[in-house]
Amino acid sequence: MSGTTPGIRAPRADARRNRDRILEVAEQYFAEHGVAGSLDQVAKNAGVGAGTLYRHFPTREDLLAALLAAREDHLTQQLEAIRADATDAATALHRWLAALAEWACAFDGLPDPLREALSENVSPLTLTCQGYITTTDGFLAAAQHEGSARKGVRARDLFLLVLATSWARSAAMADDSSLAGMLDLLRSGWARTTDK
Amino acid sequence: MSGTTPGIRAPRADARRNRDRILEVAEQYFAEHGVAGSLDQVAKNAGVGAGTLYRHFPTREDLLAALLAAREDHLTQQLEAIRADATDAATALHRWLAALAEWACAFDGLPDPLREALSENVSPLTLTCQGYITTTDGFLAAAQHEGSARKGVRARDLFLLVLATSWARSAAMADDSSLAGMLDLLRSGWARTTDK
DNA sequence: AACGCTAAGGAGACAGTCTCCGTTTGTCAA
DNA sequence: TTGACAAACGGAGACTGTCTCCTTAGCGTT
Repeated sequence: MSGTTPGIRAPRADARRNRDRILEVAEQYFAEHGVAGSLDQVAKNAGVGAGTLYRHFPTREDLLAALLAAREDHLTQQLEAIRADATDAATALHRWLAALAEWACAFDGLPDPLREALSENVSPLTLTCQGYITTTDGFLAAAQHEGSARKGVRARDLFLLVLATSWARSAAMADDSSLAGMLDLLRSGWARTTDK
Repeated sequence: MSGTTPGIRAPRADARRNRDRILEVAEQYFAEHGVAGSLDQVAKNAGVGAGTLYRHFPTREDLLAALLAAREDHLTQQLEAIRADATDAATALHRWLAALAEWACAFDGLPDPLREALSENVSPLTLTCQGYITTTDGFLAAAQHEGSARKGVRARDLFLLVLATSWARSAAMADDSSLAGMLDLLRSGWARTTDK
């Protein structure tokens, strides 16, 4: 035992190469055809057999989770930036939700498996979502404490509605301004209240 | 010519019977398995060949449109009731949106083809959606005129967000209270504003 | 009763998912 | 080096679902 964990062997070189190649190709393919595209086609584009693809990523969700893991950095960076700027809690929450919404638009059709991951809690995507809900809850609680967010609003609902907004975006002639518009609507609601 | 429109023949008795039977069975099947279920299975359950089903309803959307047409009465009745009660425009809008949200939950997965119908405007569902958007716009404009809805909110966005809410509902452990909660969020937003 | 034409049925082409198993290949110890 | 072994590969093929095409059945009319 030369320092590596006993019982766990390093993956073979070709396996690692194939895995990377699949991810690379899938990223491109999903970007073009949406996350519901043909997996066999991904395998073909990567120059591997279907069996190889399914061994590395047993389900579509596993593949998706790996792709999102690669993008996690980007969201994390935004998170840091938001925390650093920290003007008021409401602005921070709004910016975080906008970042989330953009994240969920990374691939066409992405919101669907994310929603799925929240209902049946045995998906490789579940953990990611749970984490982001927790983060959302942090921002939300701060804003509520500050008095700039209404009580009774729950982080999970908020997260779901942001996902839903991303889902809706692909209908709205796909312009990013309508995404922003709907997020504003989520913040302020359609009603003009004098509030209590 | 005995009063019937010339050039258009009455459908044959068996054709009509089959069509009705398919609708009846599809209603039940979709209610159980969602709108993405197997059409061949619907045909089998109805005791007809696949060809018969596809002749009557060339696409899944056609079948869906026919099913929704049968339910139109229900929504129309609610619409009348809302108009009759007419307390204030804001309440009316909220009740209308709630009715819409419930309507879009009639079958599991229904929001997806509805959203689709809005992006590519050549679907048998497009007309239905457009009509409901117009209705929404009526309520919205009244509320805006009354001063109880914010300016700048667009009916189409509102309709889409209601659809999105129905889409989100199926994740939220499917309890109807969370649907109501999200609709409230849509009305008031998460922010606690003193408004201008 | 016979005939013409609408509609039914279902076989089959096609596309996608996913598994299984014979074959290849990287790795490590001798 | 070489050989042995496990790890990984590839792709044929079973299965499911969509949708079309063409033959057959039978409705409605004369």
